[in-house]
Amino acid sequence: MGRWKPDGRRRLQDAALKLYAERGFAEVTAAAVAERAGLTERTFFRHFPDKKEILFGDEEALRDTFVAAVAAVPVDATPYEATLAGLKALTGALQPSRERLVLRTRIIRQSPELRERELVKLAAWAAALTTILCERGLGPADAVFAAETATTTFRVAFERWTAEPLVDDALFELVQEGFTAVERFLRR
Amino acid sequence: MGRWKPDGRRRLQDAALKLYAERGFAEVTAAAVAERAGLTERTFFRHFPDKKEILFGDEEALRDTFVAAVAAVPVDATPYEATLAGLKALTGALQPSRERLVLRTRIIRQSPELRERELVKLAAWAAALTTILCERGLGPADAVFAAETATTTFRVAFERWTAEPLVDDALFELVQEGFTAVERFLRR
DNA sequence: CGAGTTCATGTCAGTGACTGTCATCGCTGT
DNA sequence: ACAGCGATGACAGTCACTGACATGAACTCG
Repeated sequence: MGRWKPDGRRRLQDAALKLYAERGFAEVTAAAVAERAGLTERTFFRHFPDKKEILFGDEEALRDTFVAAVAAVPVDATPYEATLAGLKALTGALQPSRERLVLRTRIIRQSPELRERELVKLAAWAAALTTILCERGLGPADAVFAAETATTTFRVAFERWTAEPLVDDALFELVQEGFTAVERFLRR
Repeated sequence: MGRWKPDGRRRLQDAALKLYAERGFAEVTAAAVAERAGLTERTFFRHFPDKKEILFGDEEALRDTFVAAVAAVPVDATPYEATLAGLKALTGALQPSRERLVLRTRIIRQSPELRERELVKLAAWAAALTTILCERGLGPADAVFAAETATTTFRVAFERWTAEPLVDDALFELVQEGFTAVERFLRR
């Protein structure tokens, strides 16, 4: 065993989730999170660039999942089909962690600062999707609108899925309902 | 004339726009903005809750314009028609200020923090639109998807409109193109 | 006119987020 | 054994933001 207990990063994430949930994001100092994790404030900021980011540590891996799934779809599929395949993979990866995600979402909803950060994360997803759709031959402008629509729809579906009281529907179903709702809106 | 020069708030906004543009948002302290405006840091934070918000001072008035225009549409119009009327009014109000908006947008694009804030502002617009669409008889879930789609589309169109090099199209045209692009995406 | 009120601002002290820098010391490889 | 690496601690510093209180011109009311 090393000089320090292992998994400092994970311990910080767990401590943050607990403390933010108990006392609220604004009431918890970075030093308090670090202390709970048996580390110092300085180490907190070595692992995470700021107090918010600690709640979004898994985001990147999920984005890769999503992107990889879209990229795996045959090129002769439509952009919509490719996107839907990505969302299928993504929602599949999310489904088992619903409980933790609900807790995390409850924290995020209570803090405007965290909500800001969440929106930026989604914007990064949209940017990634835009790139892929372009590579698949969609025009740049169309790709942006498509990607933004897809991520926005996903976001709203995700919010419904994690809103309390919980609905029974699977996340992917909510996403599909979202797309049909958007289409209904635009047709009339 | 009062004890102080008038229009402190406006002077702060002008100073912030200039300094942020010159040196970049992160490099400018609130104290520096205040000093340029002939005021103290404390007064800066009396007018604006934080360093970012000073760039979004007119947002609320614009949102009211938008909301009022949507509300003014006869109730027998479709949600899409009502939304489009709101966007028509909004884009009309924006069109004359393009130059200033381009400068502001350039600043915002260079700072992740400011980008965060911008997205939250748009989210507030979506929430307002959701409320109105509900009042007009649209179901809650449909209203959310519709409102989010509309504001997202507007945002992307606005980004294109303020991107350099500037395009010739009017903002409202870009919004309409956006809606058709979204529809194309969803149909296939 | 004079006393009290308001209101935008100044002053000052404090907290907490974040950063730069250097020291520490188990572990790893030679 | 020795050298260097890498995660951490220690500490000082900057800056965003806040609370409390002071100031003085303008405004109000008798």
